Amino acid sequence: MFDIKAIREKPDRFDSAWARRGLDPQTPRILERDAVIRKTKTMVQEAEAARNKASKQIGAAMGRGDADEAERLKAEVAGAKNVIAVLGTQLETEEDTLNALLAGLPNLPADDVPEGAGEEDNVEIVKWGEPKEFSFEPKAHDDLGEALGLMDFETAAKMSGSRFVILRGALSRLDRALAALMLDMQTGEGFEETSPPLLVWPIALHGTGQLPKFAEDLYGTQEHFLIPTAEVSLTNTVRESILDANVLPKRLTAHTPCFRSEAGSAGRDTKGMIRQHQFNKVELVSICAPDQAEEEHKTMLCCAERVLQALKLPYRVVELCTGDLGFGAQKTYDIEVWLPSQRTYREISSISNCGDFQARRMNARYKAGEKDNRFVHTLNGSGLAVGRTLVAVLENYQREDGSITIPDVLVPYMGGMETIG
RNA sequence: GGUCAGGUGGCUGAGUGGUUGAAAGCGCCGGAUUCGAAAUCCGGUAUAGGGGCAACUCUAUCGCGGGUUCGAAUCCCGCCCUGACUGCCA
Repeated sequence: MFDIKAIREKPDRFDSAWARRGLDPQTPRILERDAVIRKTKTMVQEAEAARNKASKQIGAAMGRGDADEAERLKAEVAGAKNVIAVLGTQLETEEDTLNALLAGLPNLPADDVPEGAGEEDNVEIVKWGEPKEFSFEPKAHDDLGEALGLMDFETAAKMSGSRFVILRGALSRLDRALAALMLDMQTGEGFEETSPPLLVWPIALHGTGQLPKFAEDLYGTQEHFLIPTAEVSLTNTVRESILDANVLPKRLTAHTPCFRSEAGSAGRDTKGMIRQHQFNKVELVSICAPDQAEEEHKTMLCCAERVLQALKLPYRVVELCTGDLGFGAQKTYDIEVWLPSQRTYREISSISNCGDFQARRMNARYKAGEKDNRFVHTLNGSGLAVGRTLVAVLENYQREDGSITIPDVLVPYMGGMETIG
């Protein structure tokens, strides 16, 4: 959660940062609540002090056998308890209100994030590879996959509805091969391979920022939610802990399914595998000291880029503008891969520096020195979204007859197979 | 899932209703002693928050959340976790 002391000291800093995301000034409401809370808290604590003092005297009075004095003190305590009960309830309500308010506010954009209202204002910073010229009209990945008989939306819909798919045979293996390639590359960069829980408590999602505001994007069971990204599980590995400085940066990677309700995206990307309720992703997370975060951010971007380079898939990197930044992010790079059938670049990875936003929400700290525990900074990114990478491979490596050339780097992972179909 | 036993400060561990925020030991920090060190001795050693210019003071915290009580680490309820036994099952 935000540092209330910092808000008290420099409210303008917060309001102007939030304004860049299009929010109205928030600190007047926050500070008003904060003032009431502190005043009430002081009164409650004074009443508690009176109660504690009288209670101790009761023990002493009873020890002397002074029953009258004990009775008088009991009445005094009863009065104090009344005050505590009334003001305590009031205090609790005020605190809940403030916490709800703070929990619903997004992270502050980093100073150097470009200004903008939405996607169209993102800034392209890298372009790699040339989109291939096809001598024929390139097909969409789902047409290719269905024609090969290895991508089956219809059967998946019978058991699970829309936005689900069944991959068969070589395409299923391709999915596994891509994930294996990515894990091998990322573990080679010092990310520890991890197999975390896919079902997590609300508190974990609150820590990373999906809750309380974005509950409708999640799937849940009676007591758990399904992770929408392994960022949740990996980042929460440091929840409520104090790390030694020498273990930082702590780099983690995991290949997991991700589950998203896609509540807000009705009608978008309804065809094909671009937007599914369930998809695989290799996630990268770094837990680090504040002064390491910027460097880690760049490193993680490189780690993700290298996968596309290894696969020889054309891509570009854009820096998200203030209006397109995710809830928990201070700064984000998106990697977009070229899709020939759409003649456009589509997001395949998103790499964010969250600063101490998540660390505060989950109370994750490190020892900056003797008796100096500070919040860690957290970063996360896809390295890469496996399903979308599969889409990109199919479309970019398709041949006129509908067969697919397997990228060289994947051939060993495919057991020597060089083409599909 | 069931039954039983547990969860106390950095660690070990005492404490079953009243100056116990918590004995004792270990560890750690400072000092004395020493040429220096070991040993010994003395002192200090949790976190978060409120009030105060400050010295300082108050509140909360003995897994977490409620409750009983004038007063709870101690009693009651729920939950979480650990161990043992046990059930079902990939």
